[in-house]
Amino acid sequence: MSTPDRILDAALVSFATRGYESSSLDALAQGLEIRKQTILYWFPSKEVLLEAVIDRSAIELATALEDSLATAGDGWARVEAVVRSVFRLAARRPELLGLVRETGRLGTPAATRLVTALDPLVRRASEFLEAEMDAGHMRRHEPRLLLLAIYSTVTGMLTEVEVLRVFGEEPTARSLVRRRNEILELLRSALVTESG
Amino acid sequence: MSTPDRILDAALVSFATRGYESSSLDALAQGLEIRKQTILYWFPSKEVLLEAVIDRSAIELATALEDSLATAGDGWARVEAVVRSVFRLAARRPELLGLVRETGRLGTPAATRLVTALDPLVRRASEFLEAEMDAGHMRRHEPRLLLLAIYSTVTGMLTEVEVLRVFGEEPTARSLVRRRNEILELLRSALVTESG
DNA sequence: GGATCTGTCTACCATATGGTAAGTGAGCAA
DNA sequence: TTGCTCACTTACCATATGGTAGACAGATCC
Repeated sequence: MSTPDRILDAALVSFATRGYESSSLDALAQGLEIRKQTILYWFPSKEVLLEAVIDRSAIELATALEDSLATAGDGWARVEAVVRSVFRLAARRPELLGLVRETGRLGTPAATRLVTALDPLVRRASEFLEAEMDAGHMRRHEPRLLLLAIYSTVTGMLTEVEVLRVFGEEPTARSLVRRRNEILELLRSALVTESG
Repeated sequence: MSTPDRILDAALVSFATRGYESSSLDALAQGLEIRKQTILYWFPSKEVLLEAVIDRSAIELATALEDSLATAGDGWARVEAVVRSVFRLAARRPELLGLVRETGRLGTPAATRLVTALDPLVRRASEFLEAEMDAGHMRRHEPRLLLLAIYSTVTGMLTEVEVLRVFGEEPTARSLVRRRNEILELLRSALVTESG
């Protein structure tokens, strides 16, 4: 693997788990067994590195979601497919979801970057939900607020490891499946109408 | 107000909004128009200051929740009362919810501290939900996972300001009410059965 | 074979940060 | 008046951090 890719990988994991401010270039370099200057050669500043990490992750996120949408059915099946694919992604690459959370915390301009990249998907999702509501398949809600709620629930249940522990859930694969099923049940009874 | 109280207030706001690592004692002191050493006089280290902030906030959180529970009814009304009181708290003292989120992110031992303080409430909530399910008033779920989902949704919709903006919601009082009502509607249709 | 480019390194540097040490002055008790 | 405590300050310090400058080895081009 190329040096910049290795740097991006390590930075992603570190930003997602320890947080941006607590991730030092020195520590990053040491983990990669290179010098800090090599990092600064490829990414002229820490902030640029963060942006690069976000950009790459946004693509990966968008791709994963697009893929799941391409084969997904309609109505509730579509919602379920997306939730399942997010959980699959969280199992395979937990750092990606961690970065999403961290990016939201860091605020603008990092958040703007991620958000801009994912905006088309948000738009599509919003329109889809609205159409389902119009067709009477789903209970009527404000689409964007509904999306925000779903987003909060899913990312919360995926990334709030400490709170998880408090609630008696260890961050294992088995627990992940349990959490996924719980969310799906909740969403289904919250959203789907009899005719849906 | 006493100096240590002023320090705790400023630290709470700073930790909740900028994050723990990004809050420097120097900046804190400057905002209070005192010297950094005064902070270190009252709180021998930054970590001790964080613990003090968490402890005080835990008491405030627990008190607010206890108060709302004391006058709340039963069944769904009880859930609604708690959600409403959390939103009221978020309107009055957004830093408190911000700190909860930040504490979760910081992980152990900070999170353990907060969690331990709130554990009795979690336990009570869990038992309450289970009893309601047993009585057939609420759909059956794993109580702790349900709590985790509610927690994620509520704190997410209260603290994810950046994501909020993306979804077209400005962090205004009006939006707060909208978000509260949206959550309540969602929870009600997800939880309450016909007999509840 | 010399010039140039690429990737990485060594050597520094300015600044910020948490923290230590040692006062200073007001209030108070004997 | 002396001695002591309390709240707070000035003076430092060690370390970590992001970043600059420049060297060096190998590959590539002419």
